Amino acid sequence: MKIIFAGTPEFAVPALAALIEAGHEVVMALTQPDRPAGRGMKLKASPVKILATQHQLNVFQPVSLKDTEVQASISEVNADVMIVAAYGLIIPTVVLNMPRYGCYNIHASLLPRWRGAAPIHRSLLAGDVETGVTIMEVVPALDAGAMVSRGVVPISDVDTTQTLHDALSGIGAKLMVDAMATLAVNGILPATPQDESLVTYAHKLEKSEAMIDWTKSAVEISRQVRAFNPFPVAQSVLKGEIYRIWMATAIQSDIKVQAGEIVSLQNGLTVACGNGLLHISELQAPGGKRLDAQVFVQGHHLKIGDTFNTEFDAA
RNA sequence: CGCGGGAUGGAGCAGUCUGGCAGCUCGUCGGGCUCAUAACCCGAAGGUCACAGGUUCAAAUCCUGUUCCCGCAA
Repeated sequence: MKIIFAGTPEFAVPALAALIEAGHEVVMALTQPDRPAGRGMKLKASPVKILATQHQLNVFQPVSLKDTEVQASISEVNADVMIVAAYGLIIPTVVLNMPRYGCYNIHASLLPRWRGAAPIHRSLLAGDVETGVTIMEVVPALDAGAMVSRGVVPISDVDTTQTLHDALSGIGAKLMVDAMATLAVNGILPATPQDESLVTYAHKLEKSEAMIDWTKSAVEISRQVRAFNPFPVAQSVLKGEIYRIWMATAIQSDIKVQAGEIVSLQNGLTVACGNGLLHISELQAPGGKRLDAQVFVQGHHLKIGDTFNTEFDAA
C-alpha cells in the first residue's frame, strides 16, 4: 500500500522500519523539523528522519499542518493510508480524511487508560501491573479513536520507562504491520470504541516531579526512579550537589531512621524512606557518567548517616 | 562561537584555590589465615596527572590553545 508515515522520536522508528520491511511503499515520511538540540545547540534530525533518509524516502518536515500549501503537498502523494506514531503535531481533520483507508495511530498504553503525552511514564508511576500498546483510528479528539488491536506487557519491579518503551515500540510495530496486512486484503479494519468511563490522561512530565521526596514510601520512590529513566531522571541533593538516581528497588523494612539517611553502603547505597528502604544501584554525580552504585561508593567516600535532601539548605 | 562541570596507575575519586616526595577506596598479582568465601592479615606491581605550547630553580597545580566526556537548555 501507499503509506504516509508520521512520526518523530525513537519510539516510531521500529514501526517505520517494519513497514518498509513488509514491502509497503512509504510515499512520504512526515517528521518534525530539525531543532537545535544537545550541547552546542546544533540542529539535529529526528530519529525518524534519519531512518527515512537512509531509505531515501520523501521526507517532509512542516512546522505545522494547518497551512493549506502543506496540506496540498500531503494530498498530492495520494496515499492509501496514513500511520501516526508519536508525531507530535496536531493533524487537522482535512488531512485525516485524505488517505483512502484513513489514518491509524500507535499509542503506548492500553486505551482508554493513559491517553496523552506520557503514557509509559504515567503507568509506571501509578504502579500499574501491566501496560501495552494500542493500534487505533485517529480522530480529531486526543487519542480517542476506536481500537483495532492491542498488545499487553507486564510491568516488573525492575522495568524502567526505557525497557518498556523498547518493548512497546517493537510490539507496536508488529501490530501495525499486521493491521496493514488485514487492511490491504479487506479494505477495512474492524474497531471497538473506547469505554469513555475508563479514560485517564497521562500528562506530560513536569521537571519539578524529578526531585525525590524521601518521606514517600520506598515502593513509590522506586517507581518514580524507574519511570524517570531515561528521562528526565529522578534526582536528589547530597552535600549540596544534585545527584541523578538511575535505578533503585524497594526493600521492605521496619527500620526507623530519618528519611533520606544512608543506612548501608554494602553492594551500592541503601537509603531510608518514609516507609521501607530504597536500594540505589545506579546513579550519577554532577559532571560524571552514570555509574554502578558499588563503583560510585568507592570514589565518593560516603558515610552511613549522610543524608539526601530535597532542597539545598539543610546540610 | 547559548551556559556550566570534568579528564590523575585497570575502575571510581582526592590533591589544583595557596606551585615543592603521586595519594585514597576498589581491582590485579604474590604470600598468610580459614572447612570455606566477594571475608580478614602481610607484601608487590602498575602513572607521559587528556594533548600541545608558555611562565618558573621547580608545574597534576599558574597562563594560552586543542581534543574528548558530563549536565543545563531545547
